[in-house]
Amino acid sequence: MNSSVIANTADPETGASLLSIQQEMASIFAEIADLFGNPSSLGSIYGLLFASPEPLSMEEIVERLGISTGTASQGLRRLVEMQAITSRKEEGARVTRYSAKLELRPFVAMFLQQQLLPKIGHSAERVETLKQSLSSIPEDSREELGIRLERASKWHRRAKTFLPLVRKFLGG
Amino acid sequence: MNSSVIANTADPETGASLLSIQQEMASIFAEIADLFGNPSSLGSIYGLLFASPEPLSMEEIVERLGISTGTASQGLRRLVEMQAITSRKEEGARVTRYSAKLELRPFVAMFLQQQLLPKIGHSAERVETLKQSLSSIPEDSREELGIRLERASKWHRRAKTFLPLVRKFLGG
DNA sequence: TCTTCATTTCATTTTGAATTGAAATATCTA
DNA sequence: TAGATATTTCAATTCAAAATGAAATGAAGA
Repeated sequence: MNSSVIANTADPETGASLLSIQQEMASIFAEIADLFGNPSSLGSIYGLLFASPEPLSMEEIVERLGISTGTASQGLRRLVEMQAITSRKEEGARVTRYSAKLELRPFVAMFLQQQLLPKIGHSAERVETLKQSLSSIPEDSREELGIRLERASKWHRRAKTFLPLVRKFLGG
Repeated sequence: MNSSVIANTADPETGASLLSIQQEMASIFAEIADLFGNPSSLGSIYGLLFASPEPLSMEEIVERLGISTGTASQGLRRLVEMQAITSRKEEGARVTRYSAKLELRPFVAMFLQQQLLPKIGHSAERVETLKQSLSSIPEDSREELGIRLERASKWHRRAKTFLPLVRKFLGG
């Protein structure tokens, strides 16, 4: 049962062990995750797997991070959806094991494609709709307001051309 | 006292008024704000000011958005710090009035400079520190782990060269 | 100086997202 | 199929960030 015994071979000198490095990576990625508005548990899990030469089972993840099975299950699902990790069940094995994808590209692509772009797009639409309603505004503010809405449109257009560029850059 | 009466001249046809447009802009920017991890009140205030040809007082902001004075006061302070808006007290005037800066550049610059870069830098340092401790790891995982930490370093280096580029692009 | 109005501060409350944990379900193997 | 283990689900809880609002402070004019 207790499958994590192997992992904790500490150097008496520095106190560093595989486990401690994995936990530090989990913590680093947790910070990054919530920097981008993701639950930090997502980051922890990914960080742990990133620092795991061997694939890990959900049970191992739960013990090493001290999180609940619910969080682990949902987090793993999302990470697989995001294509940040892969899951594999060896034939005749009881458990599914997970490993981190080491490439950044699909990860970023997913984020831009599924998080940023749609929301930017949505707000761009709302601004366009507003431009329509301008005609019904009292004369005095109409012109200045028109200029400003146009400016907001331009921002959105820029963002929409720029984001795919980011993807390319990080992809190469 | 009631200084907002002027603003609400609705077109009987569409129902659109300056106020309604301002509120819609507030809502649009609120979404964008929290997309980037800022409190949505920041966005509301900025959006309202963006759609205000005339500078507004705090009292006017409070009534038009239906937020508390505390939120307004703190939000305005932060927006001024971020250089997203400017405050001006006309001589011999009782109140301070605020207007939106319409340029995106300083705004984005501030965000990258003060939010993203420092945090990326911090996590980059932590990864570097981890690389130091690698020597104390059991032989078998050491090499693979080294490769992975190096990869994480590379991500960070890329991000650090890339973010300033973003700034330039949006600045031009 | 005193009074009034504007603004800030900050302890408390609200709110919503993340997490928990236990029950339900799925998956294996004996 | 039964028994065991692994995984998912989801109502309830926790927790941190944001918002409130009332009291304290500041800034003007009388």
